[in-house]
Amino acid sequence: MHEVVAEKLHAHAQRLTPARRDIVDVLAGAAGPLTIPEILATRPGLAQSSVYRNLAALEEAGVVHRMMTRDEFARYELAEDLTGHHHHLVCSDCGRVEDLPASPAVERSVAAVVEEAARRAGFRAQHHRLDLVGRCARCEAGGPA
Amino acid sequence: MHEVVAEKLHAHAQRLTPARRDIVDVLAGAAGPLTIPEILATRPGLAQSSVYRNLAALEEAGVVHRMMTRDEFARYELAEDLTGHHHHLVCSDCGRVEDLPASPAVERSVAAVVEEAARRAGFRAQHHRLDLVGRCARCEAGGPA
DNA sequence: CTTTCTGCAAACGATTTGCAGCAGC
DNA sequence: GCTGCTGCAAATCGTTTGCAGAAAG
Repeated sequence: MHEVVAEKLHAHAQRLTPARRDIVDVLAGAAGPLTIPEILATRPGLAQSSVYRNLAALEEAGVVHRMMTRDEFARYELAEDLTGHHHHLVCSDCGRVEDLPASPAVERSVAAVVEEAARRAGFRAQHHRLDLVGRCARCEAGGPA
Repeated sequence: MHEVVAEKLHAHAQRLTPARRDIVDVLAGAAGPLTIPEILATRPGLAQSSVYRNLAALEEAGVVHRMMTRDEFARYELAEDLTGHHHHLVCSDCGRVEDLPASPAVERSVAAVVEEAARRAGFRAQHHRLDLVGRCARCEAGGPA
């Protein structure tokens, strides 16, 4: 895993430093995309600006992916060529995001939509995003708020 | 259309003012979600803060929906009970977002995924989002860099 | 009339950036 | 040893908010 990351970084004239290794490890161990405060909390020694800068570098190298949810913080996850394609469960109550393995049936029907988009709008799709928005088990049970 | 909007606003102790009517009209006439600068450009007389406040009010009343894309501005569109369910074509090059009608095949397979999410993770999905990310016809033709 | 809206300008907060010193390779 | 990384603190910029007057109902 770290070898792939190192390669991707080197291809963009970037180095694999301990801080970056740490960030990749934190993301790899998470059950879903994390916010910067969440990442910072696991590595108290790191400067906030370094985390922002490292995530930007990792994103440019195609190692991580930035996703914006409705709440105030950006969330980061490993790129899909490292984790595999998946969907998201987004809790509209607490904002937490959890991964969900991709479903072959969805992938098949989405492929047909991609083809129609190309035909109808000349749109060349590279990938897609499917998020289910609702309440997670914890909030459903009367958790946060 | 404006009657439905007025009802939704009144249900939240909010009024239907000319500014709000304008915003709804701009969104209704757009081919996809718009940014605040885009909305402001069509109504030069409006204060920026009023647009922000009105969109917040309209969102709380369930008239519009706020979506965050990767770029710097939030985008707004009419709620799906006014426009119908649809997907998005997101251009990774110029950032523009275009609507795409929902596909019955996708809806069917997503429904199965929703059911599995409920079973596996206790997640109660309320709705979903499907975005195709790629290059729009204009950028594909060599448009905006 | 009362409550909500509006414009203006100042405040807020997540993210970015300048700088000086340290570290990868 | 050159280049790129790091921490710190200050700047940036989309967005929010306080205030006083206008408007909706």
